[in-house]
Amino acid sequence: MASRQLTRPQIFEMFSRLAEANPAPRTELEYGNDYQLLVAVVLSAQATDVGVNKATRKLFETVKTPEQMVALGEEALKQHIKTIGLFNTKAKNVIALSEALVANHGGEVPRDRDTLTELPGVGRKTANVVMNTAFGEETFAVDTHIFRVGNRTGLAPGKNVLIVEKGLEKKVPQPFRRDAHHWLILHGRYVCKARKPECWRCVIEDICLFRDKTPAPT
DNA sequence: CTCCCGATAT
DNA sequence: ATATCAGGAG
Repeated sequence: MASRQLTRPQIFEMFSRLAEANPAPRTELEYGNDYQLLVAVVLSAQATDVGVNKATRKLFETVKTPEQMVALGEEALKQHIKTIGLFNTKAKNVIALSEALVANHGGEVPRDRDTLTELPGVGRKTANVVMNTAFGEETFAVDTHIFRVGNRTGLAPGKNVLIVEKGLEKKVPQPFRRDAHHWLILHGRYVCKARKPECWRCVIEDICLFRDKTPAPT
């Protein structure tokens, strides 16, 4: 049985308010080109954007292409990203991914979700981020924040990320589809937080179906 | 399902 | 001390 969900007018109002509060939302990952964006997103799994940026700031000064990443090598890459969780598998994946880009894609980032997903360390969520942020597609990258916000608010409930993604595709209206996933992620990160949601300063508190509204601190 | 895994907030 | 962080692969 489907849990309670927001109505279509409520959803339009929800994004209207989020858009008013942040007219030009943007990823907080730092990057200089499509390839660096792809690498940053792979590194960001189960890690904070702040932590990833701290490591990539120096890495991306010298590594701007997959060729340069392959030349750097796995062990040197590990030294750059050792402060990020899961750094062993991430280093291996980034090198393998870079080798695949050089060997099969002319060193360019593919503009196709299925092709992106074939790359080592790139799953559906990472591919959706790249499609949206690099290529402007109306994709919904359901990460931990969007999964939580989608379920709490009643915007797009679902027991796994694919169900939530399909719900968003069906329910998010124009003109909000392009930037919806950015608004949701930022809302989840700074207001609708996992541990201590700050409902007292939430702009959609009256619409949201989340029951345990946190009282404002005294 | 488990494993991967450091930094930070609580 | 534990939960969480722009997940993916075996």
